[in-house]
Amino acid sequence: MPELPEVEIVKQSLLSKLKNKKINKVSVFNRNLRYRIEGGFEKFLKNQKILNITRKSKFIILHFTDSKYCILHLGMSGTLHLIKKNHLNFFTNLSFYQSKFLPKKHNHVLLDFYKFKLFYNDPRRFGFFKLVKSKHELDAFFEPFGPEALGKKFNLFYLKKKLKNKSKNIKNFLLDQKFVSGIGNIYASEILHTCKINPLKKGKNLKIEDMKKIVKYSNSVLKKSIKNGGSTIKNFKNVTGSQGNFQKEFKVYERNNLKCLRKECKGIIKKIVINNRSTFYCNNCQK
DNA sequence: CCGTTAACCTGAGAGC
DNA sequence: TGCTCTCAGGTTAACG
Repeated sequence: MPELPEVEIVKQSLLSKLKNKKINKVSVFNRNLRYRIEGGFEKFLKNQKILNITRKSKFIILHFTDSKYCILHLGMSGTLHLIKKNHLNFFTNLSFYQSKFLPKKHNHVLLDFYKFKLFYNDPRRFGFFKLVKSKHELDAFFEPFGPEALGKKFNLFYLKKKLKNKSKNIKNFLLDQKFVSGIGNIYASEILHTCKINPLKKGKNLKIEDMKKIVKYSNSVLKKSIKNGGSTIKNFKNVTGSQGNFQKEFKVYERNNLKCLRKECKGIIKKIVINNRSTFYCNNCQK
C-alpha cells in the first residue's frame, strides 16, 4: 500500500502522539504476518518507552532505550489505527484507507499506551514487525538497501555507475529497493512521466540528461506528495478525518486512455504491464 | 551475476 | 444477494 510519502506521513503522525510514551501492554492476535511474530515479541516491547520514531525507505523504526528497536513494514495492505481512550467513538486513523471505525477483521497486533491504543491491521499480511537488539543489527538490516530516494547519495554519479551497460528497464530499476529505496509502483510511473522518460527505456540507453531528471524529479514528486499528505487511493464508505490529497495530482496513474495532462502534449496515457505491475505512461511525451 | 516469473494473502469490483 | 475472474500502493525465492 504505502510508498515513501505515505510511510513518512504515518511516521510523523505516530511521532506526534507517541513520542516518549510507554507501551504498557502488547497483544498479538495473529502471529502469521509475512514473517511469523517471534515468541518473545510481547515481552520485548512491554514497558518500552518510545524515544523516537523514524522512517527509512518504506520502514518505520521505533527507537527504545539501550539501542533496541522495532522495525515495521506495512506491506501492501497494512494500516495503523490509533484510538484515544476516554473518547467514546473518537477515532484517529493514521493510515490511508479511511475508516471511521476500527476494522472488524485483521487486527493482528495491539500496542496499549496510557492514553492510546494502537492497532496494526493488515488483511493481506504482507507486512511485518522485526525486533532489533542492537545498533549493529539495525545497520545490518538496512545494509542491502540502496540509497534513500530523498537522500544525497541518490545522485548522478551513483546513477551513472549503476545503470551503465544494464539492460533492465528504468521502471524496474526504480522499483528495485536495492537500487533506490522508497519508490513504489505509483511514484515510479509518476516520476517517469515528469521526467518524460519511457518506463521501458533500458538503463544503458539513458542519457546523462535523463539521469539528472530522475534525481531531480524523484525528489520533487516525492516531496510534493509528502506536502500533500501522501496519496489516498481507496476511500471506504465511512470517510472521516484527514486523508492524503496527492492522488489528485496524479498525472498518469490510473489514467488509462485519458489525455496527457502536460500542457503542450497531445498524447494519451497508456497502461502496460511490466513485471506483473501496472505501469502508466504517455505515448507521446515519454521517449 | 542478471533479469524475469510466480508466489505469498484477502477483498473489492466487474461481468455474467 | 450467486459465481468467477482480475486486480491491488510490496517483496523475494526460484528459475533460465
